[in-house]
Amino acid sequence: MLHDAKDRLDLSQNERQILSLIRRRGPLPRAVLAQATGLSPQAITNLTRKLIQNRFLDAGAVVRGKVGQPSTPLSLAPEGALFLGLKLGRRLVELALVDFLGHVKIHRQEIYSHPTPDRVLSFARNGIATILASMPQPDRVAGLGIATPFRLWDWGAEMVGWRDFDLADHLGKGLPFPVFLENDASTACAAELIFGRSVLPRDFVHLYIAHFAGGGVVLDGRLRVGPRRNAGALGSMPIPGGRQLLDVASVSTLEERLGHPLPPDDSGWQVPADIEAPWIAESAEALAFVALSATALLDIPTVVIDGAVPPATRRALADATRTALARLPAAGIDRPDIVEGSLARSARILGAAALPLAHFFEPGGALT
Amino acid sequence: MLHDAKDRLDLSQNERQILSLIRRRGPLPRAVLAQATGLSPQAITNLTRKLIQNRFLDAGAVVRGKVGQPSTPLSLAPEGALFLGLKLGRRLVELALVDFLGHVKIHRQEIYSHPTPDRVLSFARNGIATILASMPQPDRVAGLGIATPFRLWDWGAEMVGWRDFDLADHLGKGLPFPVFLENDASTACAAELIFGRSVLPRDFVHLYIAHFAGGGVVLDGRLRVGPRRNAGALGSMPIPGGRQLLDVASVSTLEERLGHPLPPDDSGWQVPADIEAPWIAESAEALAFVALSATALLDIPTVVIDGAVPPATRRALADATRTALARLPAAGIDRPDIVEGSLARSARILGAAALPLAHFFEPGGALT
DNA sequence: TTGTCAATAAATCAATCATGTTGACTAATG
DNA sequence: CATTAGTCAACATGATTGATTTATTGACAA
Repeated sequence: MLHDAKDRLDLSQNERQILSLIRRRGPLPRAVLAQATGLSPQAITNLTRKLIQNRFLDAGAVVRGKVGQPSTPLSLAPEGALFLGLKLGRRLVELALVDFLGHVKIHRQEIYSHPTPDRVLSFARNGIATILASMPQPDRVAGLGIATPFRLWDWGAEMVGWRDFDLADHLGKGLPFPVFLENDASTACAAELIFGRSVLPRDFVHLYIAHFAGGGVVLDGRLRVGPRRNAGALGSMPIPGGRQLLDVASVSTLEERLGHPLPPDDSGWQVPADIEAPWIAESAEALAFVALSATALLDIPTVVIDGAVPPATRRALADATRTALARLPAAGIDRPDIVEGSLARSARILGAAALPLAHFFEPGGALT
Repeated sequence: MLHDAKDRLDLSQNERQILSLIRRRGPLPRAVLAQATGLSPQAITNLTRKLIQNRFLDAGAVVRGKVGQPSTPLSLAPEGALFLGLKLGRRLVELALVDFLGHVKIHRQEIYSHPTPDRVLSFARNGIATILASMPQPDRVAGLGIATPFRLWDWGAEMVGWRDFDLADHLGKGLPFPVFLENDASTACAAELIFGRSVLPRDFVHLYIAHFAGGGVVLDGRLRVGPRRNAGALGSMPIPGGRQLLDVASVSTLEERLGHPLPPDDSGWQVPADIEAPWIAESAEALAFVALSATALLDIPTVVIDGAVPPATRRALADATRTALARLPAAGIDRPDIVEGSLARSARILGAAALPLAHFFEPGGALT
């Protein structure tokens, strides 16, 4: 029997585990799912039947060539569910419609000198209405995720309007699906966890270098947000010299050295090496310190470095961090691997869309 | 129907949740358990019936005085299960039999100049045999936990015998119950989590100052040990000045300042204020730095400070850490509360006994 | 003061449902 | 024909639901 639109999104833990496994490992036949989940083949038959009926999974072409009955790999249905992501930045607001596989289907953006609640609200409302109107099946949208820096009002007098403004609450009214909101650096981490191309362990720390530096923490395959939604505030980590990470390793400090702002969108940048190199060196010192702190505290094997920076800059940051890490004292612990992220600029908005995805489709809701 | 000794320890998640709730909040009537667990009253009736039959819970005297049928609070049965704890130290090895409520029923110890595998093994084997022989129901012992510093062989040439020696494995042979082993600072944290008198949130970091400094991390009410069993290695946290926490905030550095070792057992100590005070001040700086790092990373609201030190010293350390914390930059995060632990010297051996307890009786096994 | 009864809360009984397992079976292949 | 994927039917476990029982307080009338 087919479920109505409500029940369709009400998945059991085992259904979520199946989808999560296929998301990470690619199309899998039922026998492998049984092995990986520890469930009986019969249970997998029943669960996948329901998931296929509800159009979350597609049965692929049977695979022949091995001894025994051929297997039919099951893959995620791209249109199984769709998600909206809204990313709020200092100079740019973006809205995207993302499919079940993490592909951006529609994208719109707007540049401003600084964001105001009204402006963001009307951009989002118009954009969402337009997107929904253009879709054949708007009820396939499971939710909206918002990625935003926290404490916007600390940016200056013109931003006080954000102080007591609850964007998620305002946008939620009138929308037929739930709204989620997280720190933009946390969503970047969520995106790497859910849509990332790199093979990552179940536990990692994610450092994201944008105008500010921030981060996220993944433990046991789940993004940790903490009791006050402020976990992964890696920019606030104390570092030697009475400073914090964001005082050193952020694009804002590079802009200060440079004397002018860098472009807010994806057009890349050219920064003279004699300015970028010392910024990278100093940032890497701080990043290595933070990476080592995280490892001592949590036994983290891998630290991911990503950011809204050109690929070459990210590469240089990761390399320099590895070097700096080797110089820090690490008695009693193993230094973590430093790995580059795979999503760069798009991490935050993809992560925004990943918030409703995780809520409905990942085991445990993936965020506490 | 009564279960045999095997099945008796095989508790479902919901049974564990009931025991865990009663352990933390004291005796509770069934109606409160239903409310707190979200289970139906009927389910609670069935589950508690089984727990009472298996002697893990006792029904108390009915409580009258309120409108409606009187309630019968259920409390933990002290002899519901018993646990052995073995604590290995630099100068002292201890063995304890601990009951379901965390009370030490039998305790024995032995002093040495340094521990050797043979000596520890024979102390433990003799002690366990003697204890079991003296008990009316030795089958009530659910397991043995071992608390030990890691990397004993780094202490000096006379300790190389520990290098490839698996204490848990050797002791486990011939014992009719499982053996668990963790870092001693982690067990101190586990003890505070499970037996501690303080009311603590579901997330906290625990700093334990003994000959070395170490710690533990509790997230969502569970001790985190990490993929390589090395989480909470807080002594290895980097601090400013190219050092690590254990270079500053440990009893070994106090002994260096003092010029002679302090007594290994519970006899307390007298350290001249002009030596202790600067040690406390410098340690507190480092502890505050580490506490703030943990908060930025994990959104930890509370940091517990405990140690194998006299109460006055612990108090002074906590006070000084609060002061130091207030001076550190904390943009974007809330400084954590600094709380004193409640178990001091006994934390590690109680935590050792808590390892099998957590394995059999806490939700999720309480250690990954 | 005492007897009666409605309201309330705790706890259980019996029936049912959801979701898994087990063991026998079928299907398709090298 | 051994091997592997997958399904069918019967059953087991562990929860929920709704009706029911029990024990009490507190109000009110005799």
